[in-house]
Amino acid sequence: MRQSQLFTKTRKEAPADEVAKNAQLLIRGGFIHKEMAGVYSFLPLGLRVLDKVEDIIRQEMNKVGGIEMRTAVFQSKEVWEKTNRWDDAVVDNWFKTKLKNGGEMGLSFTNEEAYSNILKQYISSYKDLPVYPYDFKSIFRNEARSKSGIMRGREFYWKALYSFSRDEAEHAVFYERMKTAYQNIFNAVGIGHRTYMTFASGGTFSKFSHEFQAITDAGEDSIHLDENSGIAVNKEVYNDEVITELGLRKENLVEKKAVEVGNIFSLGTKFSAPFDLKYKDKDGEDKLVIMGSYGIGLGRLIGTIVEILSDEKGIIWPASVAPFAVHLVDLAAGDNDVSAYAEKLYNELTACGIETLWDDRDARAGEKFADSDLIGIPLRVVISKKTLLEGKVEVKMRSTGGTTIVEKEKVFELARGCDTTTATK
RNA sequence: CGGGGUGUGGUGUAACGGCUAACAUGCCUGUUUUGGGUACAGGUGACUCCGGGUUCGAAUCCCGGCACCCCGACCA
Repeated sequence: MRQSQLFTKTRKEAPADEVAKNAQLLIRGGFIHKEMAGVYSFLPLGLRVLDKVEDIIRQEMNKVGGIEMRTAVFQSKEVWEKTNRWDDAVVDNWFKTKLKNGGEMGLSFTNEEAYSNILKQYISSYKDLPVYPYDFKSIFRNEARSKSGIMRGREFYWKALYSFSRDEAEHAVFYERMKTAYQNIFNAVGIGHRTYMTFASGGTFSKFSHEFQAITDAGEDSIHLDENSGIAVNKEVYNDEVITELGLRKENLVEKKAVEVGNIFSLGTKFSAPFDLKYKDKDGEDKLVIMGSYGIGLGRLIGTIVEILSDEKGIIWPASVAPFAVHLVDLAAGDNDVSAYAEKLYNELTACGIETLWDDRDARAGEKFADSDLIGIPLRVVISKKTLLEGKVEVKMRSTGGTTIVEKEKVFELARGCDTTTATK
């Protein structure tokens, strides 16, 4: 798209009320707008990133047999009473509201109840299992304190998948596949090299759950990491017994700050029991469904990418989630030949399916370069009087910095090259 | 929810209880410049978060509220 049509503008300074780097850069670049504490709107550039991340997750979920749907934002008091989680003494950070007729409802808090309730209508035989529904949706939590920019909000957008399996063995197989799927996702969005599967507290039905922790000082969690094996233990379950059980050696573990960008959880019959979610097995016997939950907060993930992949000039988006593949910067300054050339290249790139942001604004070179660095599109292509004279174009990778003069055709090659993920473990 | 802090043009900041609330940036005009936020000139833009109080006089002091940030607690 033409940058002149983008209503957002970059800012030199971050608002005083944002301390977190992720929010500072995302606001300065015009990706997000703060509505109130813990609540952010996604602006055009931000939505493009969000959509990219969503699509990466969707592909991985579909690969393991996930089936996408969309549960309602309003949640039923009656359904939640089955697990006793409507009670304010049990869950104290609900957003609840009243109906005109006096009834109560809640705003999406989490989805175990909704899925259990829905699937109960459709699961009756072992032939109906396993099944792996998921959705992307906004979640609302009345957190006592939101913090860290978009890392911990009161409204956030997530992906949640729930697995419904016949027995523990079947569940275990799927659970392992999800571990791989999650690592694929974090590799694909460019933080795989910093993200470690971490043993965390498991709840009623399993000793451990698994978190995916991305190492960054902006993190809220502390983990003990064995860098050789790539295995980590959350501080909350860290003790001698656990270390031994996991085959780790205390002297190899280093404590790191990290952000939980995803987690997977074995639920056993915790939800199927209260919902009486059963199926008939081959012998005609009733059995409770074995469940698991698998979540990723997309805003938090984007915030983590920004925390990890940025420098003093701005964001350095991995190509896989960048709002555009190419930032076409023309330094026409009123020179019609230059702008005509830029427009032609813009049209060619667009026709090739290469997403291009064309900075066609009448602004000075310095301002355009500063904006380009801040917004962080992977490949910058500069068209100017100088490059026109040479019959070539100038390119710069945001991640590496140096500029080179290349033939125009090379841009298409480089932009395609951007499609492969560079940062993997 | 406990503790601490901060609210001033769109944004970032300044202003002893005392002149018409200042500076930078942004935005608009003009000239200039044209490869790293160009320079100059002119202009625009603020019930100083809200409500009350003290005072001859309040952005400034006091009380109440609200909002935001940080630490902690919490975090399926």
